[in-house]
Amino acid sequence: MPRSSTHDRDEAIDRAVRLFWSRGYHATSLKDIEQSLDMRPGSIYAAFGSKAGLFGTALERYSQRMGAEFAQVAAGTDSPVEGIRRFLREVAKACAGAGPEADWPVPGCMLVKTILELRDEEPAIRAQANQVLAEVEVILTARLTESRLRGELRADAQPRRLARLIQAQIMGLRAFSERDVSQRAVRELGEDMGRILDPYLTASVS
Amino acid sequence: MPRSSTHDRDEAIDRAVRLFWSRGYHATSLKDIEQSLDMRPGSIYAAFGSKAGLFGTALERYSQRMGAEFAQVAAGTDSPVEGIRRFLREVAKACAGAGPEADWPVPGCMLVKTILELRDEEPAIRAQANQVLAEVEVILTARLTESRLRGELRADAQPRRLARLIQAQIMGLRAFSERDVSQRAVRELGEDMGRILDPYLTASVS
DNA sequence: TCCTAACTTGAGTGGTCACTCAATTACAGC
DNA sequence: GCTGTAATTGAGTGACCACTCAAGTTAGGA
Repeated sequence: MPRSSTHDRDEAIDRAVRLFWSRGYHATSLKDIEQSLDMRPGSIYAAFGSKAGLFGTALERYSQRMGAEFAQVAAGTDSPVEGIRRFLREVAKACAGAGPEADWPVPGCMLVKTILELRDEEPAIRAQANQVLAEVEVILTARLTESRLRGELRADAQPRRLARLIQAQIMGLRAFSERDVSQRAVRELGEDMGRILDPYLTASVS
Repeated sequence: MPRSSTHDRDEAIDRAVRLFWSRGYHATSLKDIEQSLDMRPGSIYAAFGSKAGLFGTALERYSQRMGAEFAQVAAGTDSPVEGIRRFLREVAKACAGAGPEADWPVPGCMLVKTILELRDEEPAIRAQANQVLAEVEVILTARLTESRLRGELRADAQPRRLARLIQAQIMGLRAFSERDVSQRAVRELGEDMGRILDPYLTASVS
């Protein structure tokens, strides 16, 4: 009976992620969205409800993809701390190579850009970004708690506090990479941030 | 002969700083500016040329004020490294207490917010923010070079690289503080970031 | 083959955007 | 107190904003 949709919702969301991730919420107009998703206003509103709705959907997709990237990098090693260090290196690499053709359109984290840009407006979106950042903190805390149990992390290290320090490193690394700075500087920064963990490790590991 | 101005340009700029710093470029409308500066469009354009012009003037003022805050904190000690550590603590305190009534309307750095928000638009403003961030790197590098000469910093420490690590800490601390997180967590983070410098110090200092 | 329900279209909506300018106002010097 | 000059005003500008909806299009079922 019904007519099937001609648009691939999944791909539309991916395109929206790139668009909003690079330009932010306000600087992305419906004209941009129409062009990038190759959809007309009516279809966009039928599919996503509103610009804010599409942004929320895109933010969710972004969060999933970032979570998967971390999981993939961390899966390469048994050691949680080594997993985190590798992730910092991978983030630095992605930041250094960010661009229109690359996997990451820009280095800056979309979640951070969102809470910085949408301070008083769109509280639902802001809450969503906050929620995801809180989940990241929980995941990092769990990894670090496991690391302490394994005797990798010092007994007096505080996993939650260290998790926040690491999250702030990722935020700082990605924000710094938005500066007009060399790829080398970005990669060195990722390396140096990895070493921040050293003082928290037991002598047997470092 | 002429009529004297009824507006205090200096105070108008300060108000513009708070406005743009909190809301960012796009989310601040001329209506907001008219209200906050208590000026009508004609006066605003006569004084600052355009919205972008006012933003640029505000960004310059912001940069000066931040530079002065750092200089003031650093002046309290002979040791450059201790000066940087104190500044991190002061930033954390300001972030934790940020709000409409406080000195800082929001924790996030206006320079970072600017380069994140104005990626492809307003290249002049973006360049201005980039320039200031480069100057901060230079200042930190100079302090750290001095610190190494004094025997505080290890001989194998690289001042420029360490300066970038520190700048990224400030960016990360301030971005993190935009999360819906306790004041205590922010202050602890500032403390932990200060300790990042320890491994770079000679044994005699730490 | 035709019907029909869902999807797509794009011109059009009211509203807000940054910005302008002719008229008005108010001060400094005489 | 006048006069000349510059600062201030605010209604008005075209452009663009997010968003709507009636009309057109298309695929699936009978």
